[in-house]
Amino acid sequence: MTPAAGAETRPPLLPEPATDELRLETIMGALAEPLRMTVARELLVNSDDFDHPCGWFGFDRPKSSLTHHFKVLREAGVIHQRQYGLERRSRLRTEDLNARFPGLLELVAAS
Amino acid sequence: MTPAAGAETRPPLLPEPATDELRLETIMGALAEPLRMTVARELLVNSDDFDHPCGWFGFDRPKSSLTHHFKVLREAGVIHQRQYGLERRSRLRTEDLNARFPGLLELVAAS
DNA sequence: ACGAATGTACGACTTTTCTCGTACAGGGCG
DNA sequence: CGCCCTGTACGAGAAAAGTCGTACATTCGT
Repeated sequence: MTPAAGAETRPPLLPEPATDELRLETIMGALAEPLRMTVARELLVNSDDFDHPCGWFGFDRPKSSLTHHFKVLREAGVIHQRQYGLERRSRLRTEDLNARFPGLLELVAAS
Repeated sequence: MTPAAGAETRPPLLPEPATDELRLETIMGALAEPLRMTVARELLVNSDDFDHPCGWFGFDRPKSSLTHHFKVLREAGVIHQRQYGLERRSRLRTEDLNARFPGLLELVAAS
């Protein structure tokens, strides 16, 4: 089926762990790296309900390094990623994280 | 001065970061390791206000490995350690952690 | 169709972390 | 004193994580 006219047709999610597969140790390992913690905090604090390409964060690092860190965050279950045209945009898994680990995001925001 | 009779004379704390030096990234890095997460959770859940020697946890690992993991926890600020005779006993830094990162220990307990 | 832009894939190198054997320190007890 | 016990210190090897250059894939705009 083609999507109905007017339907929100966002690109599919890249592979990621299901909500019930999230493990606190893995998530903490992902957030233990300063750049990745910054990504999570930026997405949380500036949570304007948009997905952001990784250039949006303004990190002065080689692209291949950024690819690596965003992949770690996605595979740990901290962010969703979707391919929008040539951009791969990231969004915090706010609802999943709040459901499984209530208080975690408040911690990230406050740090 | 010698301590007054009846005073609680516990051995001094081993070197550890001050409360205001605690960093969330470092603590998460420490708790990202399953054995270390278990130590924190055991100390939290069985919080009987006693300090526990590392043999108390019953890990089947070489002693030098355990020394390493307890040191990582102490240097991250997750636990205090004191030397009681020939035992080095550990205690969760509950108050410090609750003060700096409210919600963190609830997260550890719930996981 | 061409070039510019975003970002991946791969691989090599470096750095950090983990693991654990061995040797040793120091207290408690016979 | 001699022995056991808890645990450290040191160091070497293995494994994991981080870093980043280069080449490539895809898409958008002209």
